[in-house]
Amino acid sequence: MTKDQIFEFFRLLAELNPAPETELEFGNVYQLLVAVVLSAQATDAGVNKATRALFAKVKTPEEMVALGEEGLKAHIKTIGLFNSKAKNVIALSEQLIAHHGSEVPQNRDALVELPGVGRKTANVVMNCAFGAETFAVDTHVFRVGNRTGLAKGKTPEQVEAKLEKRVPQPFRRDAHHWLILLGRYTCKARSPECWRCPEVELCSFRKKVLENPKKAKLTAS
DNA sequence: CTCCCGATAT
DNA sequence: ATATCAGGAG
Repeated sequence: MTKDQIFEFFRLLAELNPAPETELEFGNVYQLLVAVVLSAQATDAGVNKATRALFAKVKTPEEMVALGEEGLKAHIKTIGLFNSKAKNVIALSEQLIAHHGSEVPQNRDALVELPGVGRKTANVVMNCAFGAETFAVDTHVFRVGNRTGLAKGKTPEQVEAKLEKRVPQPFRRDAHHWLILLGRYTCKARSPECWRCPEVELCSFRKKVLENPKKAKLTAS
């Protein structure tokens, strides 16, 4: 995509959804952090279903530690990978209490030190909680970046680096949200609905879909 | 690289 | 039946 095409792409996405937000539900920054950790390889809807009851009771790291690992597991049994997530959330909460005054640190390096928090989760928290212009590359952003040609790469880090270079203002703050929503509801992994995509010009994946709707895979050549 | 791992869509 | 879902740790 050329610079002009990229600008027009985001201009249209912004027009369709002027104020995109995460679909994860939370009442404070700590709950946001927990929700994002729980959302690995799970749907936002599934996470919200579990955290609704959890977050009504637990609003602080102290309350999470008091609930305990087994108590937490009881709340998140319906979420995949719940054993390792429960262990990480308890350990993460203990670490916040011990080293960060029970607050969520406001820089990526400190966030990544927390158990269960990788670069993607840290980027989400920095953006959604603190307004940083980070580009969290999850499965959707990775797929959309590669399909459209906006940001191709073999790893999430490579895609993030290209987004960092190519996404212009005033779209940098919300760019990753638009790409996630596009990936979740339009540029879907299984049955993409290309006719709804603003990127109508020369997306190589769309061409492939039009030529052979059944055989189009993750990336176009 | 493998393992973790339930709910949902296809 | 199986692919996919706001990945991260060992």
